Amino acid sequence: MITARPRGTADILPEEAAGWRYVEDTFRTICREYCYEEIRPPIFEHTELFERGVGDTTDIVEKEMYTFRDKGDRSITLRPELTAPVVRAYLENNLNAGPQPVKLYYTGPMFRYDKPQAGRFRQFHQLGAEVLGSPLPAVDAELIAMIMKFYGRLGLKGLELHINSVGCPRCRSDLRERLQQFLDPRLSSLCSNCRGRFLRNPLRILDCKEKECADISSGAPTTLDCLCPDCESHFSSVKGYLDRLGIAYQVDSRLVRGLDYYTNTAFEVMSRDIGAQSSIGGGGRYDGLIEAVGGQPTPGVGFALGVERILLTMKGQGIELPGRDRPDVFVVNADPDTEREAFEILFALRKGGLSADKDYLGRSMKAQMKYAGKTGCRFVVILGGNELKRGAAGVKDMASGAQVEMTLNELAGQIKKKMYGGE
RNA sequence: GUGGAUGUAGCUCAGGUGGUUAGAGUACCAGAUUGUGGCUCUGGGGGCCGUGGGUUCGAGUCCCAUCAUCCACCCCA
Repeated sequence: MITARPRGTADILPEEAAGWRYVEDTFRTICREYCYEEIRPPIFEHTELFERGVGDTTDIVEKEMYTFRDKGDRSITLRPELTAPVVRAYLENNLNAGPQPVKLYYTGPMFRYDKPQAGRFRQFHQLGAEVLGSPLPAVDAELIAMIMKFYGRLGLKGLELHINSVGCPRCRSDLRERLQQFLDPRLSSLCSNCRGRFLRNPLRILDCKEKECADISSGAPTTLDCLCPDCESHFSSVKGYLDRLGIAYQVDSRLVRGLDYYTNTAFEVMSRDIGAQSSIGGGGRYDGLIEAVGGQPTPGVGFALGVERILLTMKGQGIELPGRDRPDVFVVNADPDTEREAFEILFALRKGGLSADKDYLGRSMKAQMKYAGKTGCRFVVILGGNELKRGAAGVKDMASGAQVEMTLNELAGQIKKKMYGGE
């Protein structure tokens, strides 16, 4: 072998790919029901889009981006998330000039240079949605409802929905001041990481997991203590919609999203079944982002869900996923001299609307039968010299073992009747 | 980026204190069955023992380094 796959990547083999397809299809169906349309931005973007659109004090931009210079000496970055690219596409294609709001969804790979562990990869996959152009709290609630509906449809149980409001820039500068006042005398007890955050981004100290920091900040003012009347009313309105839909949540004032342009609502869904990387989806409102990327001030909300973590949770909860596809029919020919006829009949079956395969290794009849059994096919069509002369073939039901004779020109129709048509 | 555990057939794993041609189960292929899968039996192919150094008469086994995987911290999906 020349080389192994790069660290933190995975080969999704046919068996698992079926489960992926199922999860993605379920998501697409929900998106259609909620009237979100698909968008497919590129896999890579100019680096400055993420520097400005994600925030250059975030871990993503500081140390996790796959960045390189292309042959035209442009700085290019493999997308670590898709909110900023979607906003860029919205502006670049003048979607802001059409009917508002614009409701979009996406699926696909993202790239972050992290150290891999359970539920964390360097290439991972997200399902996401964004609503651009509406400031109303009902949209926040719709997105959250959509996520919970999706998880429910997959059969996931016992998930925790955490929500919080981080307010607007005015609330945050208020909080920032109060936090710094509160923390200043205790600064020496904080972890080194948080001492660094004290000036740059004190909000992040709130969700530091170090015991010392958590103890100290447990008495600190939180985002909710500093909401202005507008933000306060936005937050209670979101909660009201969720209550009305019967969606359970817990308010978590320590939930602070790492991205710089988040405003008001922040939410995260946690799974207990997949180890330390317990977040299987999250999102929030980002009314400051579009302006930061260069557009007119425009409100936005969105979420992203991790496909790998969803699949891990499903596995952990013992939820069955579809396996690989099985052929309807496998053509076995008993006599090597009739291989041409077998080939023709194979294509006739396919033309008749069945998924069909045959042996391509010139195997003995017994070996063909054995192989047919391994493909999991529902029927085997057996071609022998004697029946062929009469224009007929044997059709064996692999589950029951029962075999009947059918004329060649009605093979596909008769088999379909056996599959779908009662008897 | 920091720390811990683990690397032996495709897969799951054996291989006391270094000592001949490195084993099992399973999977794969073939035969037993001259035109019929699953069960059973028999046989067969398949190993740079993660990689590179070192110690030794001799290393799968001991030492060092390196890479990879898993797990945790950090962060997030």
